[in-house]
Amino acid sequence: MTDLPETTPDNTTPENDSILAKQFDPQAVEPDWAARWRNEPFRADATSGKEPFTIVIPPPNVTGNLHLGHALDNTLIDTLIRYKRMAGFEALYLPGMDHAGISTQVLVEKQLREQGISRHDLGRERFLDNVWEWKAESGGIILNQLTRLGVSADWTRERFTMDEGLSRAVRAQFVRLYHDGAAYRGERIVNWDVAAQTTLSELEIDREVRKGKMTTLSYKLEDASTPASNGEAGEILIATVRPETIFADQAIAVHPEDGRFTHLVGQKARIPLTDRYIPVIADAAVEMDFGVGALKITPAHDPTDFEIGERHGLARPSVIDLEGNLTSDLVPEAFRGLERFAARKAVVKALIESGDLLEEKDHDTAIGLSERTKVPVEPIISTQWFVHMKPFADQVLAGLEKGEMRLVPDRYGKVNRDWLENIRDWNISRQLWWGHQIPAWYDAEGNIYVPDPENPELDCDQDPRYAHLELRRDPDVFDTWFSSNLWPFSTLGWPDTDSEDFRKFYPTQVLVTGYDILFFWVARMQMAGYGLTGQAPFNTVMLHGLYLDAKGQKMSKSKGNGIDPLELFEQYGVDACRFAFAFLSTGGQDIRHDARRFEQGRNFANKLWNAARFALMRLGEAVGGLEGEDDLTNYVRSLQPGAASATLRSKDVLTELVTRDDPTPADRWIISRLNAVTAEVGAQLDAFDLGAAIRTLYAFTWDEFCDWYIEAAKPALAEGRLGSMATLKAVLEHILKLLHPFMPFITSEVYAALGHRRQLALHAWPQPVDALHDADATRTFNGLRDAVAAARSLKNELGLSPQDRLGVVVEGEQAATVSANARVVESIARVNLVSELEGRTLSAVEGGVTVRAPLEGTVDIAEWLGKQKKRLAELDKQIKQAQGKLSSEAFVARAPAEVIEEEKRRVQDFGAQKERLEAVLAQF
RNA sequence: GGGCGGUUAGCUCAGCGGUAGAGCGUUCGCCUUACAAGCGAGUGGUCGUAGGUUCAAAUCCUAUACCGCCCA
Repeated sequence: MTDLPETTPDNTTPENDSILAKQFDPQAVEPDWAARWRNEPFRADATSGKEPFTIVIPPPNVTGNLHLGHALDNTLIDTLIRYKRMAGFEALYLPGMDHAGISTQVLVEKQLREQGISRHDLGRERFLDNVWEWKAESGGIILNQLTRLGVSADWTRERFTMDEGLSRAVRAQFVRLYHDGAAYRGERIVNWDVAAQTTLSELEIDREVRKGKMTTLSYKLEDASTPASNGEAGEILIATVRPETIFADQAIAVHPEDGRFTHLVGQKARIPLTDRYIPVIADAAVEMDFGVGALKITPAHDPTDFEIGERHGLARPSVIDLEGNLTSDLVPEAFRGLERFAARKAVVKALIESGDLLEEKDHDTAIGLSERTKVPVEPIISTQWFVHMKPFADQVLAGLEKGEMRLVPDRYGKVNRDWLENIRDWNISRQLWWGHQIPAWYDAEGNIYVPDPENPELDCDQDPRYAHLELRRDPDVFDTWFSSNLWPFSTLGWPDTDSEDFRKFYPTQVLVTGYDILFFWVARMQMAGYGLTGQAPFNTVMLHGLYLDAKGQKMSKSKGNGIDPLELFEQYGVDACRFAFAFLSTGGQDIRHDARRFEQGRNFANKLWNAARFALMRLGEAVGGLEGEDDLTNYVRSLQPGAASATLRSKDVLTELVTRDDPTPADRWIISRLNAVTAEVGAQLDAFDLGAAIRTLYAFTWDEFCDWYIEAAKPALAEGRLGSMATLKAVLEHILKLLHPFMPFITSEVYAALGHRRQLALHAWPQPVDALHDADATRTFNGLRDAVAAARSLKNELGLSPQDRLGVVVEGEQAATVSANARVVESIARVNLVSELEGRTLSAVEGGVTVRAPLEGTVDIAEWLGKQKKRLAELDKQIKQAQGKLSSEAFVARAPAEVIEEEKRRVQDFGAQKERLEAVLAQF
């Protein structure tokens, strides 16, 4: 052991500085590793012979900041990637961002507005220059934040949806869809953001239930003598939540099977406040129970009405303009020019005055708010580009049916299918400047020109064939999803399907994301994958839950209940956070924030750190000098001649360790357990059950390795027994490897401190070896554990402090085993094993041993007896239960043999314990 | 209205057919030279309710209550 001081001065290397620190200090080790992984990225080799394992990151918005969803997501991705890389795969973790059309544009416009400039002042080109400038200066903060998480991404392959290559992909997609007839221009209802002046995708809309009014209006029938239906004779009542749109009404709809109205179908009724008449029509989409059973149909202002209107050939006049004001000749002058909500009030007032409004009652209305501008979305009718999705959805459904993609957990498969089965056409145009401008041109007559698939990059206004025409390019851009749907392959070179990356890494293996974007992003990638590359873009979709606040509510900016992952990193260390994320992610369940989990992670990191400290102290120079010749190096090397210890495959070392030089029971036991844990963790990772894997590792490392093995090995280590030193080192290194995908920083740091020059991430993943299973060692060591537990319990009962050495006698089935390993038990439990005791004794029964100690001091015998009797009753209950099973003919006849054996064993073990306990109690 | 998830120790959650678990909390004792972010010994649950299947049910099925999410 060198004589390094407890706390090292600042001039030593960080490694030495921190490895001797009593507490693990994440800040002291994280920045170096994070920087290293960013600056010397884990570059995936497209030319290697290794099997590929690819995950593309769900691209965060260029405007975004890291939130807990990202942190969780990327922790899971990085854990899988690091595992697979160590397991011998050509692992590619592909990072990048999307351009976030609307939010980026809104953000830059806001900055310009602060200088009193509007984007129109600048013009399109200069405005876009501004956006790119903004991106260069302050965009993409999130990727730097991700770096802190320690992700092992291949930064040389970082992509951005507005990159040249990805833009080419978007263009190729559109050109192809257009010429295949899938992309078309049409008039449809779209979601209009009145404030941002653009259409919105469903994802950009927050649904919210607000208190509104359901109004009942009377429409007078042309034939005033018509018998009553749902109101008086000569009228029909309709229910609506948007009375201000009555001026765009084209019909009144009732359900065809609603007996109240059959005689009205085909009649005409007058729109209140006007002199226009509209027909009563029958359509099955009407809900009979809703309101008063009849609805006004306004095709231009409601998606359902639009569909009904299409079925009945109704016109679609619009009375609300793009600013959200009532403007149309159809609108009586009194209301013309009013803003939609002001108009509603005015119209209601007029309807009350005219006597056409019969009722107004409270009604919870689901409304859509623009995610960006918080303004209620207005459904408007507009000419836009759409993609006909049904054929693509069908391909995905067929792929899912064939099992080409699997969802984890699989219950999401149903959600995935349901959505694909009810797919709607996708509005892909956005009235923005920031994004991929649609490569479509129009001539004076409005004919459409789109580049040829053979030469998609050639703009139509540059195409000699159209030189004689005056072509104007569509000013709109594509929805951001129209580029992020290509992400799994546009990032790998598509449309160049011969590129090295595409051939090696596509299709990707796993997609990891929250279930909340299953509809939007995942389904769109699936459709694009099948539609454009002819195959599933990923084999497995691993979905995790949402990260909720401590009260179980979704985090949102408006609620202000967000938790900043960067603060958690600082408070607990990144390894601890990654530990918590993995630990908390089970079965796609939502995650409620719980600081205690992060503390657990921090404590665990500290525990591991201190175990390593202990190992370094004990191994001393033997480890510090691995470069040179020393006892341990020689010893380990002797296990496999010709190999440097640092590069020895750990399983070979383990095998050697248990077969030579008479290993201690503790050595044999920990190696057997380690081997079982290796198999278990591998299986859990392969099943994408990262939560189970980290739990297994946590329990093994803390409870078995630290609390039992290290304690048991202390005597052997103290006397410099090389076999135990080598076992300690080998098991610790093995644990570091298993933990590395979850906690890369601390494991890398400790591994380096153990004398390894090559970073841990590049070492091979441990494989279990059947031959290392050692039931005998387990039995022996359990005997020692029982003796220790009994002795400790006794000492507590006797009110002794831990350092008091107590003389005890060990009896029972395992007594011989215990005597043979007396030193271990004496060391851990701090007792002296003696062969006989004088006077009265107090005993503790545990598993296969009874431990007796002199009855001295202040023991509350009555309380002690009570406890023992409770135990006796518990044993008795267990025995009776097992006996009951064994005496049941049905059980013996039908239960599997090993279950029957197990019950027999229990009767025996518990019986023996019971006997010993009774013998003890007989003395009192 | 349709679909999904949850209901297990005081709290937050694992377990999902064969002896009820973890972390935190709580009680008692310990600065036992790896670790007080720690060590040891305890305490604590008829696994929402009611039926059913099974040799065996927290675990599978049915119904039901309550909480939450998604879709319409």
